Amino acid sequence: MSSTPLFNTPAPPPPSINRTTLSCSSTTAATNFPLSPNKLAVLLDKSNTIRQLLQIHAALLRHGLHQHPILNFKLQRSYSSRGRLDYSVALFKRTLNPNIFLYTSIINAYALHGLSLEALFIYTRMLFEGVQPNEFTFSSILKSCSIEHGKMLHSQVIKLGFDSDLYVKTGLVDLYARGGDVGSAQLVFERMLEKSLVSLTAMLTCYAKHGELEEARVLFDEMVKKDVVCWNVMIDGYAQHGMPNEALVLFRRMLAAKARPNEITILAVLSACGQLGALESGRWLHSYIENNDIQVNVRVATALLDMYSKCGSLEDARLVFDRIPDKDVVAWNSMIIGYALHGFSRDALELFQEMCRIGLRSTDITFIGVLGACGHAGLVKEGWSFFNAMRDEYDIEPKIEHYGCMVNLLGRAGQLEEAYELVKNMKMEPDPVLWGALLGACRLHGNLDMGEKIAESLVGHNLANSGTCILLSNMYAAKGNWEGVARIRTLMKDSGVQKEPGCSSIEVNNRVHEFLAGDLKHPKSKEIYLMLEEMNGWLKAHGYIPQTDIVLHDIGDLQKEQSLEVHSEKLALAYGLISTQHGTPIKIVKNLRVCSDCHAATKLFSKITGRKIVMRDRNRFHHFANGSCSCGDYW
DNA sequence: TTAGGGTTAG
Repeated sequence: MSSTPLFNTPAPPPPSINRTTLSCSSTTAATNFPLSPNKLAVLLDKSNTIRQLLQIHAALLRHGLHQHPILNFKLQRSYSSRGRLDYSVALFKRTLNPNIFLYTSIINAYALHGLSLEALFIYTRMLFEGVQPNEFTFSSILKSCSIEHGKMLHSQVIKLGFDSDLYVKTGLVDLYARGGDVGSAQLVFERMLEKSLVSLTAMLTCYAKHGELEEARVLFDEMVKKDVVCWNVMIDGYAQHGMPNEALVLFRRMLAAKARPNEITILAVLSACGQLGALESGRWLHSYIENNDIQVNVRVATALLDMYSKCGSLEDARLVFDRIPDKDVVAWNSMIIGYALHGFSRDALELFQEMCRIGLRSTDITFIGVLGACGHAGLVKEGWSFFNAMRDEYDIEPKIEHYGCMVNLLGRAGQLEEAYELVKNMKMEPDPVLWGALLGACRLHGNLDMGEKIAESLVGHNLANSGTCILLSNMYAAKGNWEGVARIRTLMKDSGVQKEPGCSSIEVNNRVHEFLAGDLKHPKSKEIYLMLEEMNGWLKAHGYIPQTDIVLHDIGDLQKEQSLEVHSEKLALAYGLISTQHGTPIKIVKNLRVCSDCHAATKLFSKITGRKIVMRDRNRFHHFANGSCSCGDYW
């Protein structure tokens, strides 16, 4: 923290004091001196710029009012609220015997800047000087401190009898919420006799932040008065915890309730649209922003471009990107990642070079995009060179995610030994996600030996997740080793590991429809299955052979075929075909990697129907057209 | 005569 020594008493007045700005009446500027303290107080409250504050500060010094408690307090508060914590601190340090107002104010200033230790330091100094804290002091200091310090403060709050104060209690709820101690937050909250909208929102935030969305929703529904903050907390809670559809539905309710969304709402809902791949809703939101005076600053614009890219419309993403006047590295990263996600690796790398050319500093996220781009195009040499440059040229230490990108890149290119070496020589402990990437590569190249070695070690270290088990099981199944498959299935059952169900979704008329394999829940199931039958007829007529070897279960070939026919991807596609106009593109989002049988079948469907089909899976986009896919069957 | 402080979303 910097503390600029500002005014050596008496401070020289700033270069030119414009007396009219200091005057209370524009006609008698010069004769108004000496200014009375209350006039100065009014001026201080009206001052908007640091320059004006400095002028008033100079006037205080000239008139011997620089120890005036109220004026000093107002000036100090104004400095820190205008972003000059340094001036604020300098003023505090030069004040003799600060009173409780000034102490609380400087504590508040430090807390607002996230400098919790400095705030605590002032607090202890205050106690040492014999100044008693009050409820205002506690509500200020609680907002930045750690849960450990907060617990000590909590006991002082009780000891000094401030625990019935609404603001202090709200601060305590927030303290425990920030520290992840939902139980304690709840305890404080439940013992509040009086609850304000803010304290209710603090508790709501606590639930929503920690993924307790059901509890949050109960509280939210009980709230009689709802402001934009609590709508935002609830919507963002859904968006951040894998429930983007709920976020979108709630946003519609918010509009119906005539609540006015702000930038925060927009950012959360755009994220939800991106997760869902809900392009229609995203577009609607874009026009809502434009028609409702919501400022398209760099944050909103980046969220928009990210939404477009995740919803499959890279053209729109690029349009938004090009219109951002003050692009920061986050905007560049989003665009680079967008290109990588769609398999436009060259564009991603060119954009990266351009970003370097204009002198913007890359971040670790930039390299996720860059290495991802190399991975999707199989650019092994380039990938290595970027990976090494991270540390050597950009001073960025590769994180486990970057190793993951490299393992993907090497693994898919068939360089399994190199990938394995890289993982073994890492300084950090590999996590199941990283092993999963390597296992995936083993499966892709049919290297059962390495796959087994990795999987067994994971199982041995209790690190096997459902993905690991499924991959290994897939490998066994592909080799017809049903005994191995059965062993894995038993292992999964015994350890309670559950397979994440594959789910595909498609947006039609602003609503997102989700399908699981073999799903019969959709109101139009009958039509969907009729369409599926027709689709199977097309496949057969084109001599398509189902990839029954990827079916996990030890069942007959016919049953295997049948299980492939009702994969979630195909159900979503069938619904898309019956519910959208002929010739329009179909966009599908899958939560896992697209299955290779569905991939092959979709290529054919794109040819037969003449439709463009865009499929986003967990890893990347596939653009199907005329019988081929943009990934070049390399994914 | 008067005058000043605190809590929730990102």
